[in-house]
Amino acid sequence: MSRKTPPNADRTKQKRLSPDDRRKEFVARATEFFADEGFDGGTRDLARRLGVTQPLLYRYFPSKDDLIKEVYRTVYLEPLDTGWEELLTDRSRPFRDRLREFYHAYTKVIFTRKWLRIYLYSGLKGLDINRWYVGVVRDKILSRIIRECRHEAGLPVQSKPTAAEIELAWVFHSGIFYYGVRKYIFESPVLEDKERMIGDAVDAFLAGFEQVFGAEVRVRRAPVKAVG
Amino acid sequence: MSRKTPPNADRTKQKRLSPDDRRKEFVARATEFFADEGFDGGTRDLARRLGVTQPLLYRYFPSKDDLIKEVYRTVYLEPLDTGWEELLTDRSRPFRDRLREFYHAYTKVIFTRKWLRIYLYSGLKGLDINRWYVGVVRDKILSRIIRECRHEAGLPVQSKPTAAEIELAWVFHSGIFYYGVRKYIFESPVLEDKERMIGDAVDAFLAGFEQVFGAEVRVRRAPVKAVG
DNA sequence: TTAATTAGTGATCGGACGATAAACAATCAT
DNA sequence: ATGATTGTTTATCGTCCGATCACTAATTAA
Repeated sequence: MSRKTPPNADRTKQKRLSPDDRRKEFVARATEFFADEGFDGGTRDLARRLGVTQPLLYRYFPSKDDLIKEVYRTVYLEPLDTGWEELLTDRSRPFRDRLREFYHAYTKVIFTRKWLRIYLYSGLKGLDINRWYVGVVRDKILSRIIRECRHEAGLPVQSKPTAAEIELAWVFHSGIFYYGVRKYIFESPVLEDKERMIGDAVDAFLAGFEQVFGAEVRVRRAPVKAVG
Repeated sequence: MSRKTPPNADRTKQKRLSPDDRRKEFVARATEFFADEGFDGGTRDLARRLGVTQPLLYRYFPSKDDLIKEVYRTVYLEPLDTGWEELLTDRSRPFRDRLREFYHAYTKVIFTRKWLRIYLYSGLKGLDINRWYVGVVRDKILSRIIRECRHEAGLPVQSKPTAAEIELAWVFHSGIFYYGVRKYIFESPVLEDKERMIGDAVDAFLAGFEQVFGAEVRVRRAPVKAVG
């Protein structure tokens, strides 16, 4: 172990970045650091990874907590709002295709070690931003999906999704989500073909929704309990 | 904040427990503590919750890490092996009922703040015990479920489940699992009727499996359209 | 070139941590 | 009752952490 790595060793010949860019660089690399080490990772280790000394961090961020908040902000907010709602509700295309494409796009964003770890860390900490994110998923994604499911199944679309419908959508959504957790957090072997996984999950969900909430014309395989 | 709570205050009049029982009591309450605070919670805070002083912990456990290992052991191993495999494979009952009952029993064990938090903490730490647990779920639970699904669908049961089948089972299983995470970790509102959630998920999964892996007589292209 | 401003470092502080040693208190065997 | 044994506390050590301060090095403006 070389205890003494001279800081700034490979930056001496490098052009100085604008304060704002340097700050962003710090946030970006801090994100990776905290994803690896958890938010209890020390500022000294973080500084070493950035190639600077620890007090310098406090020139850019008032406290470690402020830095962490910026990490959350960039991780959660930046990748969002990429036209997913429009994609989901564009009825000129088959819903099945839209669902597949949406989850390909969505998982392309969140299926990284970085995103998933920070998401779970913030969840375990009980941070507000996490609850906020869960609400976004429910209102912007799952509600739309239910709407389209109803439309597909020839059910009335006007009324708000019921709690049970949303819950079934959650089970579906979480099932896909957890593929990423198993792969990137637990580092456990998964079906390598992600597209296949999503495709099968989507097909199963569509059939499942129809089975559970579909119009009552069909004869259920077995009686489903208490459908109002 | 009363900084000085006299230790052992309410235990003075209490019968002394056998060393082994006292140890077990420590482990049990330490489990709750670590579930609340994470494994970075301090030994002083832990001792305060136990109503003793911090050095006493080191009479019962050689180090904090050893204590943590025992916490893992009890949380993971104790609740297991409760005849779930037999329940799942008892073909004298409808598979749908077996699945429902299994997930009622299973979630009764793992849907606690304690269990779920410790599971996720250990997962984020990359501990072996977590990977081991994932393997158990796959081999002891999901494989059996796939077997029964095939049997239900009139498919050959002999060969091992394919990776794609296991994956679909994972999506289903994780979907239910994540209900607990949303409720007990994220403390986000969920459908209160857990039995309903499981029932719907099971029905959807059975229909979904049939749709995706059922005999190929069916045309796969379009999602299940309303019959008739 | 020089003065002012900005970027970065070395030294250090107070506090919390895990862990240890030694003293004290309660229980038990005889 | 007495001595041995076990249970518990008080005091403390060394280490690491977040944060601050005073100082030096690099860049920019005149």
